[in-house]
Amino acid sequence: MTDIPTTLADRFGRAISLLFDVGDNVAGAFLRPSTNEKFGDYQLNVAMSLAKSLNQNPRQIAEQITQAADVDDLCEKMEIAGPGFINVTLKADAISQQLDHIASDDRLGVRSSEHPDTVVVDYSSPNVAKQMHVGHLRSTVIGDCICRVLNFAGHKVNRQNHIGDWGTQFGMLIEYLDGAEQADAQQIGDLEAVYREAKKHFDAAPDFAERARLRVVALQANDLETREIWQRIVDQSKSHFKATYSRLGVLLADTDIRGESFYNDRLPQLVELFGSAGLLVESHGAQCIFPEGFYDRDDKPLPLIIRKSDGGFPYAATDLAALWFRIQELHADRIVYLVDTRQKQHFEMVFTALRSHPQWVKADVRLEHVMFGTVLGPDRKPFKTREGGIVKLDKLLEEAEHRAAEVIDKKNPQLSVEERTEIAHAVGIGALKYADLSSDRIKDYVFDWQRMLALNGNTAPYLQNAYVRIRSIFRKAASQDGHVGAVVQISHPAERALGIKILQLPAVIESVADSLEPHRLCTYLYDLASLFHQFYEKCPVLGCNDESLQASRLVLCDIVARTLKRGLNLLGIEVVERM
RNA sequence: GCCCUCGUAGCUCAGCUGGAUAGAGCGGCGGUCUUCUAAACCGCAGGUCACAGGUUCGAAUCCUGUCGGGGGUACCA
Repeated sequence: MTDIPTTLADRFGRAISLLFDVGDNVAGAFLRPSTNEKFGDYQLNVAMSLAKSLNQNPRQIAEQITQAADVDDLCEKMEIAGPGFINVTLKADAISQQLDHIASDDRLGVRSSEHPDTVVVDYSSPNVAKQMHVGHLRSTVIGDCICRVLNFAGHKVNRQNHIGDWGTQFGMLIEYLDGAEQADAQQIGDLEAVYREAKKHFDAAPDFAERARLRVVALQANDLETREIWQRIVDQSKSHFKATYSRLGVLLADTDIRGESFYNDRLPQLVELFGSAGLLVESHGAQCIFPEGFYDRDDKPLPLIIRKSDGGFPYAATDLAALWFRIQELHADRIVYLVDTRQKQHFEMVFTALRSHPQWVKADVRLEHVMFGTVLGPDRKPFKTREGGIVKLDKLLEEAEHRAAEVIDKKNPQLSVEERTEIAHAVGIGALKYADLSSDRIKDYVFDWQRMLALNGNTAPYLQNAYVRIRSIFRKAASQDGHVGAVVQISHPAERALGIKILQLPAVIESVADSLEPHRLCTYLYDLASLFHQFYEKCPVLGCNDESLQASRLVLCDIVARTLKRGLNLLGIEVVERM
């Protein structure tokens, strides 16, 4: 069953293409939920722009559209207003009918894409031998949400965790661990400390530094012993990542890890690829690609260096190799990179470089740098600990749960310790993730525990609380599943507003799947929860005398609860039964 | 210098890719619990959408310029 806004847009589109010589897809772009309820439920803003191209009176065009459109089954009335707005009021019956359908639909009226893409999503990408920190939060949280939304929209998602498991720093790590019989399990357990110690040796002892450099060579040459130590370091880090992902509720698994080391063997081929295409230029001893349109300080062409003058391969080479692999072997239709805004130019250069050969990337393959801003502290500077250090992710998650537990305890002191712990996990982690997802990702955002944990405003706890209130109703209701057989009635403006909002979910999912902007889903869920609260105040459910109306309201509650649960799930956030 | 990006209420943010009188939350003032979870809900106050031009029926949104914040600009990633 097609959702009402889509049906409406199709019907108007058909009418417009019959009346005028324009494409039939214009209506979809111009049909909007009304900005103000006195303008009806939806508004079609197409007449004014048609008037321009057709050189006709917009109100007359609007008149023709309303007469030609076959929408009587859906529309109560259509009014032409202002310069040529067509204000559409839906029939209550049509809304009810669609809600009845949604009541028994797991997907809440959202259809799976008719043209599924294979989408590679590159996100999180922490570094081996270092702890994950606040800098990894946004990539991980936003990337995971995007994967969930794309998957729900019907696309085939291929997660890629491009971890930093290769590079010269491994030379000193391996040498240090091998050097003084210190490679026992405990040492390796705290790789961060090992890293610091190794770095100290590297800087202070020239002979150690030299051996470390030799280790890099040995690692490259697949020396068995060196390789074995490296593998232990990587495995140790992987288990740390896994634990953090699990606590964060992120879907990334070991099988999604394909780190820099994976591409190591492919780098010479990559150089050859560009070389044989005549796209490689040697400059200052380095092998360079000069993508069109990029300039350095001196206004000279800016290179993408894929082989350094010392023979090493910098990250541009690895990124190109990964991109090539994803196109050639993962058969991606769309590749998205969750990396902060600072690397915008880098990705533009990488994409331009690969597209500079017309056969390498098909024109309809989408390469997207999904960029995001920085997490700021209260001083509007990058978020740091009080001491000015880097905020470790594990510490942050712990604090989120701890602070959530305090909030829960105040709100509902009767809860058992076990239950409170469980709820605090869902609420704390949810609040943290939601804060990250709910504002436009391209902007920096200010980190504020109090605000993100508030039960008021656009926060995860507010949405979770709306869900909890509905679940509470069902616990007290005679019937546990309100959606069996009941027909939705629109008897109150609050029910109508809620119903109209529910119909908009498919459009929201589509828009997030296209724009990769999770905050649109957050805004939608917040609007939905607010409308639910208004409904909750004005429309008693269990206290309603009319039996069929009560059943109807239970259905509405059930739909809202499932929409909140699904929506939060797409954001990577759990719901709880009480809080 | 050049390029990118952001600038909306005292604070934190939305504003659906150009639509009607720019919306929320916090903070301030006031109201609603014998009734489904009141950390909820309702109302009031609060705006030169950084600034100046331009495009057109119509601009917070698009184009140009200026100012301000952040970032990038050849072998770190």
